[in-house]
Amino acid sequence: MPVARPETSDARVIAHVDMDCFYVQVEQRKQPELRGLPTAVVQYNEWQGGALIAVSYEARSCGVKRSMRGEEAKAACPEIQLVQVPVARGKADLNTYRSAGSEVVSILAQSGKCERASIDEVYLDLTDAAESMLADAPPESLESIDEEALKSHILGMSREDGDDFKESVRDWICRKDADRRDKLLGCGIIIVAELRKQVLKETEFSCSAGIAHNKARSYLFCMFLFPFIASIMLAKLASGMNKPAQQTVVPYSAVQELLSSLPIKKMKQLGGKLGTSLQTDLGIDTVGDLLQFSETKLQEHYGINTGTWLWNIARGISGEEVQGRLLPKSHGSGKTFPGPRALRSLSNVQHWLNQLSEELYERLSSDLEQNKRIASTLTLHASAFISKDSDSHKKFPSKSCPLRYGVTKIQEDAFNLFQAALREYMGPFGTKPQGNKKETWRITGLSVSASKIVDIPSGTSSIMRYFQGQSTIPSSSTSGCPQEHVAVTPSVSESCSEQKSVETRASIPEEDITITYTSPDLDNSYRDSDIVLEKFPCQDASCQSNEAKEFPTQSGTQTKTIGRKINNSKEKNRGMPSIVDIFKNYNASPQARQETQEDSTVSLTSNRGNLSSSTSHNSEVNQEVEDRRDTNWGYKVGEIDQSVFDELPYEIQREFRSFLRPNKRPNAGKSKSGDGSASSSIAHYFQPLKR
DNA sequence: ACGGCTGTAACT
DNA sequence: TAGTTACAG
Repeated sequence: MPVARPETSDARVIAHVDMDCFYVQVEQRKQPELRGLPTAVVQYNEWQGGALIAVSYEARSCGVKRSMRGEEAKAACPEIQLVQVPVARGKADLNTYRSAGSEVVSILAQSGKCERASIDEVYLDLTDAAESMLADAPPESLESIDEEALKSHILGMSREDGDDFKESVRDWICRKDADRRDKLLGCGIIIVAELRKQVLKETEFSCSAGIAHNKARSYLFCMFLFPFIASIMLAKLASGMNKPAQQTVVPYSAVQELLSSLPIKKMKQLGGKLGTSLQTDLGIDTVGDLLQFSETKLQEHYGINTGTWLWNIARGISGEEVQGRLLPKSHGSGKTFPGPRALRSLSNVQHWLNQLSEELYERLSSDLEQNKRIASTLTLHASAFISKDSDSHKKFPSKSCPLRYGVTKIQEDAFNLFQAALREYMGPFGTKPQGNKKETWRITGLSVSASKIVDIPSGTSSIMRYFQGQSTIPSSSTSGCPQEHVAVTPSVSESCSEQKSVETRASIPEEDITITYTSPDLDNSYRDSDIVLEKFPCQDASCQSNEAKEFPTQSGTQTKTIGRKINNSKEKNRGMPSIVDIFKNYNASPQARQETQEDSTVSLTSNRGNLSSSTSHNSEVNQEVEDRRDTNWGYKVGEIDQSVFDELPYEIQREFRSFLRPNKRPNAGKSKSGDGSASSSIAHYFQPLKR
């Protein structure tokens, strides 16, 4: 039954933390003598001094900009220090930055729901922490306010004299007659200042932050309605307003004005074509300009979903929440081969795919080791053109297949995927570069990525005991591979002159882990069967066979290898659960835990010191939040009938629509679809809370 | 024919 | 689902 949410749930406190010129800071920590000097991180030094990917603030003040070449930077700022990004396997290696980012996340994750937005950005939902603080130790009760907090920028607050400035910040934070939302924001200021200091102390990295809140607009049905002020966007906006090493707050009272004059392209998601279209097609230059357009009008131009979304963000409304996700959902390794460096032979492509696959596998291995997660899909992307003009700009298709753990497996599969895609790409041309025709392919970019990463049930499960390196199911020699004749035959390998390094990889032993399940009856549901993961050293010749095999399990009961085949369309659902299915089932049962703060219990390890930390203690707190939300829902949204909806006051109906965007309604082009598309139930308007 | 390398999400 | 496209840092 609908119950008004307690007041404490109305306003939330969201922070966006953004590391200052992060790669530069990482390099400066490694080489402290660079601190304070104009510095830039550059990759691929050979051509025009390489490309800048991060620029220190000292260098920026000399006019150095990202996406200058190294030589330009030298010209603009002769004393600039250029540091090269590490190179491994012939390509840029961002791992040091990744793990430096993890150091930061592991600190920030301790104070609330935390989302790793990118390698150097984090969102925090500090609502709980702010509420506790307000209840237990409100700012006005404190003897002194942190200096760092007093340096905050508060939008809408005049800051005239430098002297009185901190005083007025203090007053704002401690104001007794403040709105509850502002009080919470005041707590947020103090918490974020503290966090930033902690990050600095423990990692030596400085960062900037934006703090904003949201507010439930509907008090009536707020138990299932959360029309939020777009705090995530606002927090992000704010974090960029004062850099480096500063924090900015957006009180509710400042939102309107901030948005009204905000250039439309500064809004997240509007920095690209959509933003341009708003400008040129509708003459919209600021977010404020958007207000003049009706929802219907926007839907006519941009489709039902985007139109509604635009209408909402113009009013500061967004359903976005901080996701409790600390780990990436995919890993990828790629490289471009621009212009004259484009790859023109299969063996060269194979060489690079081998390099990329190695790196990918290395990262998959540490993900497995550190986070007990496995990826289940391997995808190959490439970009290409065809020499001698013709149809030069055709898209090179992406291809994916089940991911088999093991370097050589990934290398093999990646190469097979490539060849399958190449055939498709070339079509009538044929794939032979040696052919008489001059039309032949050139590869300008390659990447391999791993996705659909799922947790391995840890704890009581014995699975991890068997896990050391990799798992795989030998692929079928015939039907499985997209390019049968080429798939695993030694001749292809030998024909590649550049791939020697593959076999010299040392650190991770090449073994197979085969996932098997024991079941007396193969047609039974596998859910209840005993899942066993076994490893088979690859030295065993049987592993190198191309045929799916059966292995005995420890228990000796009948087992079946879970065979997965590349591009296998027909056999997929023939009683053979994929590893993903198994783990998904396993994970789903106790609690839907996939996107919850539970993720934070993984250890984030860094390459520097022992900063790996577990935040399980506070996952309970957050779990509580999740539970409250879930149980507050109280009933299945699908059970809400349209008639109930129709009886609501129009304003409320509108709020329903505006927040619960008519999601997943088929985007019938850009035409204004008839209306609710004959949805018989209000459920149509709901999206599950967590996607 | 240069911005390189990642990563997420929505759409179809 | 698999593949494409947009967006962002």
